[in-house]
Amino acid sequence: MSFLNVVIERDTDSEESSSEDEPEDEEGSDAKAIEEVDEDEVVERVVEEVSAAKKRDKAPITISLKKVCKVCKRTGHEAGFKGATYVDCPMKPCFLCKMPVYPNYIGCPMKPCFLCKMPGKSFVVYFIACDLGTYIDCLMKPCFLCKMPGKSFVVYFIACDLGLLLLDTHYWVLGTGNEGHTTMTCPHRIATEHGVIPAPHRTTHNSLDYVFERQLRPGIAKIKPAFVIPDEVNCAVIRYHSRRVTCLEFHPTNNNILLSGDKKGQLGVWDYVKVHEKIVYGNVHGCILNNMKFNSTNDGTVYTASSDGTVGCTDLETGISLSLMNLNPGGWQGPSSWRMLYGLDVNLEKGLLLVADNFGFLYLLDMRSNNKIGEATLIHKKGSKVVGLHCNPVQPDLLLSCGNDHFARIWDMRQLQAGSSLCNLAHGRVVNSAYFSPQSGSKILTTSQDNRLRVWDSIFGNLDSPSREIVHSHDFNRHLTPFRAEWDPKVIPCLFVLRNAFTYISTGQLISEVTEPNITTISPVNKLHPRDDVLASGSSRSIFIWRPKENSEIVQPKDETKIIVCGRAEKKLKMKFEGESDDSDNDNFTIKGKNSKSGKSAPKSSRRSLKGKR
DNA sequence: ACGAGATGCAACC
DNA sequence: TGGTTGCCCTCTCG
Repeated sequence: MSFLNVVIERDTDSEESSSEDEPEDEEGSDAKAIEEVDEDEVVERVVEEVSAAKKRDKAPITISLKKVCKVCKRTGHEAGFKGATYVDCPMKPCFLCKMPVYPNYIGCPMKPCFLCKMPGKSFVVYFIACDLGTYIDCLMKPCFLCKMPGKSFVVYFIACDLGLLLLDTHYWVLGTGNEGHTTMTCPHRIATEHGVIPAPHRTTHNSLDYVFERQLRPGIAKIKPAFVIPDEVNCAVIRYHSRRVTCLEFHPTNNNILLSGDKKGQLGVWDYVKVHEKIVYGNVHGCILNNMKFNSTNDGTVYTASSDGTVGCTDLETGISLSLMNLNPGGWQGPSSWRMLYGLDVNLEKGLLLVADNFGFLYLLDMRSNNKIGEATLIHKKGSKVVGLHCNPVQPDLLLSCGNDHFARIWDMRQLQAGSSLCNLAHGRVVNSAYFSPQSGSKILTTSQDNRLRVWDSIFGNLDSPSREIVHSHDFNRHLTPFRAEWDPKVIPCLFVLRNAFTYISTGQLISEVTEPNITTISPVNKLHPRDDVLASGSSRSIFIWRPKENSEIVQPKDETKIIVCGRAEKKLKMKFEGESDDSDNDNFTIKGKNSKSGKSAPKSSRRSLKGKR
């Protein structure tokens, strides 16, 4: 059987027809795929082929009417968007857990291994005809699941209604026989342990562990015994910022003040108890405010790091920002030289402010003199972004950094130099954040773009691989503020992350999910209060304050500002408020009267409710 | 009820 | 090694 191929000769001096040069990658099965090809599709294909041929050279143009998958360009199946729903492509790895797709493949012993590239170590997969199967991975690679070297990935598949259950002693994952699984069938969507991949028990009992137990633990503050999950929206400011929120920080001494940074470089200061006392300072930075931190000895100002390449020290009363360092004194010279600041932390013991840029460098500033100390140190791969810095709360000499080179790295502040990191924690993709645990400082929690949170149980123990991996869907496209899982500063070991739902995770287990049906946007930015049972979350341009249900004091909206109250909220938060400026460049968010934009008035219900309160 | 665009990373050569 | 291309899980505006 042959395809309907149309060959168009070009009127050029090209030597010969080169259609044979093209690798013939498809086999007979494609033929079945021709059946129905509608005209539009034919036209599309013709256009594609012609332009492709133009690009290549002067070769004859071959038009073949194969129906191919939009995702992988192979025949035999169709994937991609069918109307509004996305059909998974069986050849693509699962979007959620990123487990690769293993085709039903028996490696040729004459070919190098598909995985480790070692000749002679062929990648072999056995499948039995019934629904039970065995999968044997390459022995040169650490186990794909538990990451333990030498523990080869041996899988027994048992058919069940969830797909195929994979049974082994040290992990708990589902797989689907001969082609892994797709996003729709990912076991992490339904796993009761919320995608936790338990690790083998790790106790080191080495001398460092002993030192830790003897010397450090007695100094660690008592754990707050009980904690309450703030699970109800108490108050919110809708469209507070003019661009999406990038970071949140609670005031270190004033319990009711929340600071928020946005993509435009503006800084919000909000007293969420006196709900309407809020301001957005517009002249703090020129673009994205990436991180902020208080110096708790002077809580009237906050340090901020921005993509405009400056470190700011902003007065919260006046909004006046003092620039402590500017990495782009010469102005814009093109993207290859423009420096942006991402990671930021304060080391109180040493009186240092630490910032890191998008080229892999760390800068130290003396917080008394505001002067830069020494030269910048390359702490991540040259040219890669360093997105996070965190000083160890117990050992001031320890610094944790993370960045786009897929690593989180531990450093000794006393000997900072390129390549001298104490430890490098490998990740599958970009590491969004890395934090030491707040009380003991001995654990590490990281969030990576490979859709996994990782917990390392002891910095004194084995750091070759994480103690736990938690699959959590946060690999969104670039338009969301990156997710960063954080420890609860009050309770250990508890941490949380969220998507549309809030998820508290302790020792890898899901404790609670709290949701608010009126929040229709994803909330990637979250901050737990250092003392109160309060959670602040930033979602798009809005900020929400969560409190526990039983204690919650419902704050009534006092004015027409964009405040909603949980439970009484209108069905749609996205309603347009009458008179609200549509212009997102509106800096200070004073609410205008009911003048402009008559064509875009609010829905009747919301307009009524606003009027009543004016 | 659409579509565009703002964007960052990774894969590909 | 740089330059180009493509991208599913958003959100907003027109």
